[in-house]
Amino acid sequence: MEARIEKVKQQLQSQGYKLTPQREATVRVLLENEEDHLSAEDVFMLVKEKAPEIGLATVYRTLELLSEMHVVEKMNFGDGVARYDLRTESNKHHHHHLICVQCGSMTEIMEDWLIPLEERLEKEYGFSVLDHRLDFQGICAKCNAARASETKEETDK
Amino acid sequence: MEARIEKVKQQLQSQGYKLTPQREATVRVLLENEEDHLSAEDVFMLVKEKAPEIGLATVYRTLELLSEMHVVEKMNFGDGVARYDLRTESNKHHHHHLICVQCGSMTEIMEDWLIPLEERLEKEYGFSVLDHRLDFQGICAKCNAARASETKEETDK
DNA sequence: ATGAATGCAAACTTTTTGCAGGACT
DNA sequence: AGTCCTGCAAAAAGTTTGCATTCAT
Repeated sequence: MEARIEKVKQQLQSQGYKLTPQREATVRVLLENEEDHLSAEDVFMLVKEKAPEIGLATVYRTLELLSEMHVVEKMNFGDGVARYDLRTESNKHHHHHLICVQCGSMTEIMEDWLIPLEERLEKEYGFSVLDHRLDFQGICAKCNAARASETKEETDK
Repeated sequence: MEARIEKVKQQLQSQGYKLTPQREATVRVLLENEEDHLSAEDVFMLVKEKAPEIGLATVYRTLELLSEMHVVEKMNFGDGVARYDLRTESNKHHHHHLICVQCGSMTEIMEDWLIPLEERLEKEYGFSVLDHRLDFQGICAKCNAARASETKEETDK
């Protein structure tokens, strides 16, 4: 944890930026919630617990800065707000999301199944892949099961 | 073209909605720009050419309605605006986007390279895929070429 | 005449920007 | 002293909503 903060600090300093208390608090919140996809507002509220004086604009500016430094990834799930994720060590972000259209749950698969595709893109399109994003919309196992057991009631459709 | 309008009309009517002139004009704009990913504002401006009296709110309401009917797909590319795409006949939307981080160009690949992955998801996770989205960020062939020829000047970095 | 749909304007939400004051070197 | 950074408030940008009017049955 401290090691990762230190790393961010060095990344910032290498570009002439400082790891101010506000920025550090923001990074800590992101570290402590690595599993989630926090919106700027989420981050703001969590950071406020450690640094109550912080302003929302600072959070936005920090997230944008971290985004430019590729420390976090700015994402959009179509719910009208941008969400931010700490990037993994490898600096590639091989997340696959399984988004259930029924219950809204989101599962993450870290496995990378796309390497062969990327190689094909490079060869056939001359396109050098830096990152990618793969989302699947569908019905999760739980909802599939629930659905199966409800079949009796659903005789009208 | 007329056939697809007619189909939308029937879809709307089956749910008790009408294909008003404004809605028809909106659908026509989407049909004529099927290759693009138009924002609501884009659609608004294009529709205005055919139906100058239309209001932006109507366009938003129409796009939302069409989205609910699964006639269009609402998408988010992370640029802060929602974009809308007519769905294909198959009701699946197998688009792959190659987004160049250098010049911002976006190429679309219609080919579906994900069928094997979807089968694997179904088997290993019990997740039934309804749709998916795959975006690659990277450097396109053109920028790659430009970059290669500029290497001489870039001796400072 | 009844309910659906529209245009306009106002409201709302998320994000960005301007600016004066503060902190650090 | 100079530059980067911050908080606040105002402004933008995108989208939604309320309401009176119009349209089609």
